[in-house]
Amino acid sequence: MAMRFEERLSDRDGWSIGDGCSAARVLDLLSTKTVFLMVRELFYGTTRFDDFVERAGVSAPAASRALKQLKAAHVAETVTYHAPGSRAREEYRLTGAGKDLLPVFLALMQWGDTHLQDGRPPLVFVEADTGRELRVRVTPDTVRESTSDDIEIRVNPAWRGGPTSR
Amino acid sequence: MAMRFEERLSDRDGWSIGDGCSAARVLDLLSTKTVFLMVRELFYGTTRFDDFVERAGVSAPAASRALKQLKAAHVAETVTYHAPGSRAREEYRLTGAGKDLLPVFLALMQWGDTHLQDGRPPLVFVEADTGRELRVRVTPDTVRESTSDDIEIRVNPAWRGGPTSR
DNA sequence: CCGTATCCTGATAGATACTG
DNA sequence: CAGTATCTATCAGGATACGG
Repeated sequence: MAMRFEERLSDRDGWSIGDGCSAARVLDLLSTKTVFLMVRELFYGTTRFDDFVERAGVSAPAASRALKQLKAAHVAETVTYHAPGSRAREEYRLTGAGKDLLPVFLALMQWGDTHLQDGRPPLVFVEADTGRELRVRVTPDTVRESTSDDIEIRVNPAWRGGPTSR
Repeated sequence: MAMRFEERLSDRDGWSIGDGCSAARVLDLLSTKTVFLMVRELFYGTTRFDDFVERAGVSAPAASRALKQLKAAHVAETVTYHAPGSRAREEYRLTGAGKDLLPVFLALMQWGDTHLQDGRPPLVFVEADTGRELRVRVTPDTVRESTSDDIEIRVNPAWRGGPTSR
């Protein structure tokens, strides 16, 4: 680890590094596992309450609280969606700020794929246009970046696990 | 959100998307805020127990538990460090797997900088060699990537906040 | 079908006090 | 300086039951 401070924050003025740290602030928001599972489902395109409950495998009260938190934090919102031919419905969506969580979400996935999965990752994220696999990268170089609108999620057919691994 | 599944996992075999999801598995590991604050301090180069306690602003028992969890998960380890001229000491370090959390950590920071900070980010991460600012990017392109060993953290002189903002 | 109120339980954090 | 053992307070999460 060559990561180092130009000057040590804690050596100045008696205030610690933690003050104002963006990572710490985010954690106040995304504190719980349930909240993060809701974000995952939002990225997967889940829009209806009961689907959040079932797919994330959490209780209805927990889902309710988590979604409310995300709305308060302006990460999610409910919009009235009017499907042609059926009556209007409210559905959950990521806000712009919510979509910006994509790198966080993918970075977490990527780490889990590398360090917690036995074989190949269960899901692969690719550019919708080209089918090229997407990765999160730390770099100073300017590259063309993808947003969550451009992404398609593929099920890895080689993945073993499934019902038995539950 | 055009993110979509090639085939809907939950429509097959009665097993939900959550099963085996890497993000969910990571969250079992990095579950608590304290654990993540310890990871932050490890990236900042903190090595000694009391410094973790003071800089993260948590109690000693909480720090002890969190660091033990991280060791169990092979994210952190204690190594005997022998500084020339002084006697050997144990110190906390990130393992290889721990260093691989850099994109998660930076993505979290970056989101917080954009969406939770009033003005400019308190800290800037730059390539040690070139001084170029590092960003987390989602892209299919292959680019030269930085690891935590190549990074220097700079205090943004323009950042307002400090002692009063606590 | 979309939630929410209530109650109960388990996990997590701080305070305190103590050991190598 | 580097932890750990209790103990207690708080809080997230599930079960259950209920209203729009």
